[in-house]
Amino acid sequence: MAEIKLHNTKIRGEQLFTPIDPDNVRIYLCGPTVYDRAHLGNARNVIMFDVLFRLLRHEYGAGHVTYVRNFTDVDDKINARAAESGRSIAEITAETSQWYLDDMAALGTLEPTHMPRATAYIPQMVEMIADLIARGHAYAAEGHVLFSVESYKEYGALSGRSVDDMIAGARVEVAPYKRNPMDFVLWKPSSDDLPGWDSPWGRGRPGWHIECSAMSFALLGASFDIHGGGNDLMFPHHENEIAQSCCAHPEGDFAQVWMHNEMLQVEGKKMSKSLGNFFTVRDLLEQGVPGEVIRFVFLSTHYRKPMDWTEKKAAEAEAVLRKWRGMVAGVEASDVPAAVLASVANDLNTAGAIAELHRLATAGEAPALKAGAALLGLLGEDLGGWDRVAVDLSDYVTRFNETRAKAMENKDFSGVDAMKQALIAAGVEVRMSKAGVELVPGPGFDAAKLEAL
RNA sequence: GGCGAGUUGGCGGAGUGGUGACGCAGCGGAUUGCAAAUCCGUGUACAGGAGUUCGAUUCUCCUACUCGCCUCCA
Repeated sequence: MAEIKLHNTKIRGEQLFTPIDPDNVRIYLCGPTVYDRAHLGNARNVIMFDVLFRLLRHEYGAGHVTYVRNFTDVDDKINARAAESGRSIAEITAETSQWYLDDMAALGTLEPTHMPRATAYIPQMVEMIADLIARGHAYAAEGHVLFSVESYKEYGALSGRSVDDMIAGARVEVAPYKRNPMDFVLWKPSSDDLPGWDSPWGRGRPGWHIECSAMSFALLGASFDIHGGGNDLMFPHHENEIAQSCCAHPEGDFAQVWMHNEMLQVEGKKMSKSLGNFFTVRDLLEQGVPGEVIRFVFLSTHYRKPMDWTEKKAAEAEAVLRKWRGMVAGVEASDVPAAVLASVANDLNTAGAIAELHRLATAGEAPALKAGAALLGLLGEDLGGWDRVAVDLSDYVTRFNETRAKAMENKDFSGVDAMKQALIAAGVEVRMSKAGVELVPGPGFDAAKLEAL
């Protein structure tokens, strides 16, 4: 059994991971709000959690880990998208959810055990909100229900802020019905043209944070092991989740470990919708960047460090994966090598694990390479195929061999060189040896350019 | 202003209180008709300052810079 160490935002440091129940290790990842394609940054924590999921399954058994990732399918961004496109909300969320699943599958991520949709948990949210009011942690005002941050003395602990400090530098709009400017919405009224559900406070819809509290409680209980997301969710989203969950269920203590990944950057800037400098996972896939390459690039940087997406990294990753795939083809995986496991168990040090894979590759230990890569979700069947171009070059091999044989006799290699140049120009790797010629379609293979031969 | 993360060689990127990974690129060699691929070998780094220590890139403090959060955002 490997010793798993994880960085816990709650204590600002690493700690040994000890599950509440080794027979049922429970983890929760904040999933997407489904109104558009997932951008590349969205993939980072999904891949991070996928590695975590694989590690925990390896250690505790595949049947002993429960992974929940929600779909937030009620949100004002979705409403806005529906209004501007004239399409129905249901249509948008269904389509976007499927896109998300397709894109994440293309990156080799395993599906979570549960993928609850917020709209299927409205009664649980209403119940939790009513409970919070009953316990004096929330109040109804003008059709809204607000969480009273003053009622929870730990508010701000995760992100290291105090309510007073936040008010001092506040940029939040202060609604007149708020008792404290930092109070946040649990429930808000819906006009007739907006989605809404009946509730004790009138027809309305949930605020942003309550869905995660309600769904994690329903599926994982009042206490569970690990909760995660991007570090931009630390405040306010996770802070508010903690407040809601801990106040509604004081018998539990919500997530034991909080894991937050750093942001992905593009040209030194965070990729974000408001900056408009984002591109989607699908964009890259359509440009021909294999999902496995995207995954490899992500895993090359530790999750708690900023990572820049660059084409150069993608090209390097592709070259490495081609080489490794060539090595492990037809090879039976061994047990996961201890050094790889130790790296991954060390706060998901995937970059360190990849370094170990390089060592194994150099040493020619293909079975271990395959097993270690599998722990990272690499070199598997699911992500394969992209490195092999389905093209029959045997005619060219024959012609090349004939031309070369003549050249060997008369010492005039001009014909061979011309042919070689043409093949290289078409993206074919030409390997000549005494035994003969091998032609391998490479990254830039272009069948059209072969026509000229 | 408050809170947090980062700063390692040409590039990417781990790790460690004491002989400075690894990958890519570069250079030299083997191989080749020439190449490619492969193999062997090889150079350069720990933002700055102070402190703790026999010794710090690694621990502590300060400074600088970069990035993020504090508003929808992973």
